[in-house]
Amino acid sequence: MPPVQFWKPGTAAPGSSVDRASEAEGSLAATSSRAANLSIDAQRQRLPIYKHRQKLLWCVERYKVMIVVGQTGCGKSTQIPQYLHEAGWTSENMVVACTQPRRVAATSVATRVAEEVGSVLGDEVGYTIRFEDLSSPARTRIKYLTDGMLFRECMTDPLLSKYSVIMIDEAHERGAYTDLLLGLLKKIMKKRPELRVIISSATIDAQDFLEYFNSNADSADRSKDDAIIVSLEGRMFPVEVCYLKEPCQDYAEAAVQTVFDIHLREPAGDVLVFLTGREEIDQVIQTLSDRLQTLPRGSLKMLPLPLYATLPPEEQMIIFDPSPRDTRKVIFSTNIAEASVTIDGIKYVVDCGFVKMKTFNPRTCMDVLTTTPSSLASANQRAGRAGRTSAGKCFRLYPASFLPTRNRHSPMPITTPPELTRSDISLYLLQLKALGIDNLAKFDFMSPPPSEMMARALEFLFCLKAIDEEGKLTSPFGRRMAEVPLDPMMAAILLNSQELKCGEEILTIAAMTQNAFNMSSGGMKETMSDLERRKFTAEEGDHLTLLNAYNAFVRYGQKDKSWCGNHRINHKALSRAMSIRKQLKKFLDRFGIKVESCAGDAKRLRRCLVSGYFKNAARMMPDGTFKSAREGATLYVHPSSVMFTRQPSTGWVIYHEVIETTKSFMRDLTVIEEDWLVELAPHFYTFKGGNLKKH
DNA sequence: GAGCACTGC
Repeated sequence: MPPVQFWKPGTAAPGSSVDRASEAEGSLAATSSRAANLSIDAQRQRLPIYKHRQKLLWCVERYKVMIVVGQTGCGKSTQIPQYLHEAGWTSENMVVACTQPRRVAATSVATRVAEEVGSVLGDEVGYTIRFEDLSSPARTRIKYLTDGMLFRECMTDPLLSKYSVIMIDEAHERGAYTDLLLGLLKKIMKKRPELRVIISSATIDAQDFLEYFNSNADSADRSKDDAIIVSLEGRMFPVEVCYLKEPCQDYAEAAVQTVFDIHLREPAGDVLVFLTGREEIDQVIQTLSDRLQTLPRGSLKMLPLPLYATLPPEEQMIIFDPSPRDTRKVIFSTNIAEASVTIDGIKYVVDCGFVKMKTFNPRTCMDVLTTTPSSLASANQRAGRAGRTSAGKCFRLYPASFLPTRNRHSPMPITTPPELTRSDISLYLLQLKALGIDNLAKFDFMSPPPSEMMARALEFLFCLKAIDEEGKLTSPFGRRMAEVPLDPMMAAILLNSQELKCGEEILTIAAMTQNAFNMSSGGMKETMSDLERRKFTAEEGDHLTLLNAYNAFVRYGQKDKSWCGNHRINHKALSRAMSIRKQLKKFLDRFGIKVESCAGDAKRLRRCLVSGYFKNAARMMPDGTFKSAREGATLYVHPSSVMFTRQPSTGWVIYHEVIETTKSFMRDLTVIEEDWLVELAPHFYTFKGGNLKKH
């Protein structure tokens, strides 16, 4: 077969520059490669970022907000907090905070920095993530934490008064809590002019952050600006970017072809291929493997490997094994390799130009998971993965003319839409209300969520009785809902469990629905439908099945990994469920909510579930499909549900969520009775002429 | 009859 035709732009095309990447991993890489006989201080001074130390400190003095643009491994997240610490920003018991979007990043950066500072982790340098607080209120001066954790701290300390500087790392990812924090920080800075904020971002959106933070300043007078951009030039290895000459019909086929071309024409070095999902990856690896025997005799061998989040951890680790002799590793990955997982030694990147993204449709109240063109920012990030250890090459499986510019419209966006503009935001609005922000229309979102999403979310919070007619948080119900780390529906169910006397069981169900999808251990094929054969199945549906599985685990599996294996129970996921349950129980204790057992009365449990899930009700049709009570949309049972192979005796179910992929699939179902809907949610449903109606 | 991108409290 002829090689795929690529075009190399003569001049630097937009997108050929390589931006940042997650720095946490970069710092860890530095740990292994550093010269053993250099003192820690000497090593730190050799980092390229050290040249910018004075400039950085000066900008923090002069400006309220500093936007730092820098590349992978330049030491932003490890060095800047230390510079601030050394320069006195942590005197008088003040703390420098640095947020990370992911737990592993927070712990690994903190570990590295503690080592550099010469502190025991949890002393001068510490971290806080859910379930793990390795920090000391009296002694910790540099604190790493997940952005969600810092957001939560606002509930007890609305001005974040113990922090002198707050650094928001990886802000360009625009996660929900990052955006919420940006809005809060902007508000806090008005009341605390001495507070300093550092935003670490990618070149592509630094200007957006600048405009956001300078929007209140006098635009004619730059000397009054609050914010400034600081670029830490430190170059990475160059990455040469190539594009297809013509658009391709089938990027999976083009990816296989390109991998073969690289393998036969390019010097040694591993390949990272970005695709969109598990099924696609497995299929491409199959196609590639089938063609391996067409390789000329004596050529380098090829080792294709998959990488996606639902792959069991042991199989994920295989990608880090060094390539066998005379073998080229080719890793086929989802977006997980874009920021969360860093693989060293990648010299070639193949980018299909697409990504699977979840967007919330406020009209149908459904999440839609679709394959869409990935952004230019994401393309830059993917390309950067080829230049971590040496110069690399990136092959984009689309023509250069597809790239967006300020003037050229393209299906490919410049940046990925922020999470807050494409999610069900009821949880976030509830939490903002709990922070005393009643007028959400006036909250300064960097990217305001569409007004229909705001309206839907508020309407829903009202139906759950979290807010009143005026939009004020109800007390104590709404306030407590906001405090519990659960989605609003499950939070309401948990709080309602006192009245229905089933707290023991609801605690377990709430903990299990948080990570139910990772329950099985044998890869994706083993899901709820497999559990069914493992004796945990409850006729009443998935929630009770989860309860049975948890109870069996506590009794037999907790200390017996072979029992877990035999029963297809993921030990890690269930242990996590135990932690979540314990944490939730503490909230109920603090609220003074009595936790009782329903003592086997499943009806009470199911009624309690209806008290929160009432919005998500569906009725079975004669053809076996379901119709939603709310919109009359056609729904299907997800194959991972125990209800996939049975029919609800009453004809009615409630479900945790719908996700639209090839069809609209309901996940986590429980069989209910129609009457309960009217009885437990009279504000939402009535009977009219013998039929259930939504108000 | 047949399927989930990735995080986080």
